[in-house]
Amino acid sequence: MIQIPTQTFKALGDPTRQQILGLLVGRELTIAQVAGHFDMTRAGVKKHMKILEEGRLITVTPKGRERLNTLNRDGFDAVSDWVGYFDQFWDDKLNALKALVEEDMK
Amino acid sequence: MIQIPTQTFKALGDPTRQQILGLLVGRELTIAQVAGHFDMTRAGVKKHMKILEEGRLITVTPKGRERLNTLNRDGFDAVSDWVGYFDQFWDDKLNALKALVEEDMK
DNA sequence: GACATATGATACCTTTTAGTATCATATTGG
DNA sequence: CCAATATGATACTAAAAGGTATCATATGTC
Repeated sequence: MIQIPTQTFKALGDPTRQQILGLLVGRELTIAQVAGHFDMTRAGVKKHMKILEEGRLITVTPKGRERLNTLNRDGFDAVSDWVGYFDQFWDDKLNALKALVEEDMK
Repeated sequence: MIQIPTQTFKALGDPTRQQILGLLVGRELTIAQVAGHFDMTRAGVKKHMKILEEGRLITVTPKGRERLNTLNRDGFDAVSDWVGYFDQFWDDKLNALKALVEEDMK
């Protein structure tokens, strides 16, 4: 069986958090910098960051009085694995359908 | 850019709905049958089914007075595409790192 | 037609969640 | 040391989500 990354999916099911991930592609930002892109208080953004971190979609690295936020591959890999499990199911179904068709053509 | 399947992720971010998807692997079930697996009213399950349908994770086929629920590949593919976009980013990062290391070895 | 069954829809309650306001803590620079 | 900055934490409010109860509608069966 496969591990279901429910917390990761939960973190992804919010447009604001999706946008935050987009901001972090290819660069590391502080919470204040992220908050600068939104019409929202820093505290509000901070909550989203916590949820993203719990979903293993970002990691936080302390650097002096700042905390640098970067994308974390773990959460993305978990989603990839999960969807891969179902990919196998689709393949099986296609194979079953194909076998049925071939059986029918005999 | 890529289309972000927020509704799909939202649908996936709930353990009950995850279980429902598991029940539907390889078979089609009515809402009543799905509800039989949970300590929950049929109306409650019905709500989850609606959210799963909105996330394009299931499709509903009327059959007489029944409605057969089956997995819908669309939502799964959307997740796959989305995670694929980030896969490309990881690859780019690895390539950049590799280039850096090789540069360093000169 | 009458009745049982499978579902849809609505109102309602309770719990989470998104967001703000506010205060406390830690670090940098003069 | 003191002030500015970057963040963490808590309490609080409003809206959304999970869930139940209840009634209405459609279909199959006798």
